[in-house]
Amino acid sequence: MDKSKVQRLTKQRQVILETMKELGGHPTADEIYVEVKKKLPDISLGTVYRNLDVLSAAGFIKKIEPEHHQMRFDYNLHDHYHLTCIRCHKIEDIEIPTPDDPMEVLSRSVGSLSKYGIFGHRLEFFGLCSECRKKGKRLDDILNE
Amino acid sequence: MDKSKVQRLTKQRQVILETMKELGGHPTADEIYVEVKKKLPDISLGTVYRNLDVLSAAGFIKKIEPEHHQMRFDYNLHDHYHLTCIRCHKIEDIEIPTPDDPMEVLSRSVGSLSKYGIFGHRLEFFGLCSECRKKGKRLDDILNE
DNA sequence: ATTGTTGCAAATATTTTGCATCAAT
DNA sequence: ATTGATGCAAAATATTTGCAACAAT
Repeated sequence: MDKSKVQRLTKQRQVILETMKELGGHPTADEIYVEVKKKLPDISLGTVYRNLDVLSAAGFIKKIEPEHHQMRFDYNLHDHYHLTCIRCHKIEDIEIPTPDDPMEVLSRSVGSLSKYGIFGHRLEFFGLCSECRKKGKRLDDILNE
Repeated sequence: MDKSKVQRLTKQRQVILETMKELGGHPTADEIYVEVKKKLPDISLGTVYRNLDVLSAAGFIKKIEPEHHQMRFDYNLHDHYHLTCIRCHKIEDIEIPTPDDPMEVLSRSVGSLSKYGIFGHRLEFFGLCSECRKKGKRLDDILNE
């Protein structure tokens, strides 16, 4: 990664990195801000946002951003995958013929089935963590919360 | 789906559904609002949001929402998948041993490797659509836009 | 001196909510 | 009459940005 992009490793940036290392997990900008503020009480939220950007562009950390920022709505109720353009953020539908293909094949089929150049995908699993499962509610109740 | 949840299929709701059918694709609330307003000039954006919610809860349409609304940042640069709790929205890391497993096996491994009950996943491919590819810029340029 | 960085506040963008009014049963 | 739905405006949330002051080379 191009760590040279960070021209000055200021106190603020050092503390942000150090704090993220301590925190672990996947903190939000705000969570990082609260922790960093304990060490640098004068830091502003804007600086945290700016530096998280700079540090991830330089490869020190990774930004996990939502695929799309706005909610979208789909009239098509059939099972299908979505294909997102990394430039214009358009979402297209893609039907995958064989549902049990390995990931690699999947990626390749998506590439040839669509007219996209595929750079990557995001695979995210959804479930209930052990703590939430212990609460033992029914799925309906959870989804209606 | 429980379409009985929609107690009254008001004019506004009818027009929203009709418009979404015409529009196709994956419009945002605002895009839907603009189109619907042509037919019902007095409708408000709040009503559109409220009804998109109601209609998707009832199964008439599908809501494509970002997995998480806030940006998150990761100090861990190693390749790993994310596992999101549908209740508390916590994100945990999961290392997948064999990278060429079919999706089904993947889901099962994630279930047994973690302590999550897996309800589903979201697989989203990223690429450049044909129009954007035609513009023929280098990936670097695109990512820096 | 020049350029990068900061803190602050204001702006932006998206979505949600309170409330009085209106509509439907 | 009661309950649900609407329009409007204000609020809430998350993020970005303009700007003057400050820091580093």
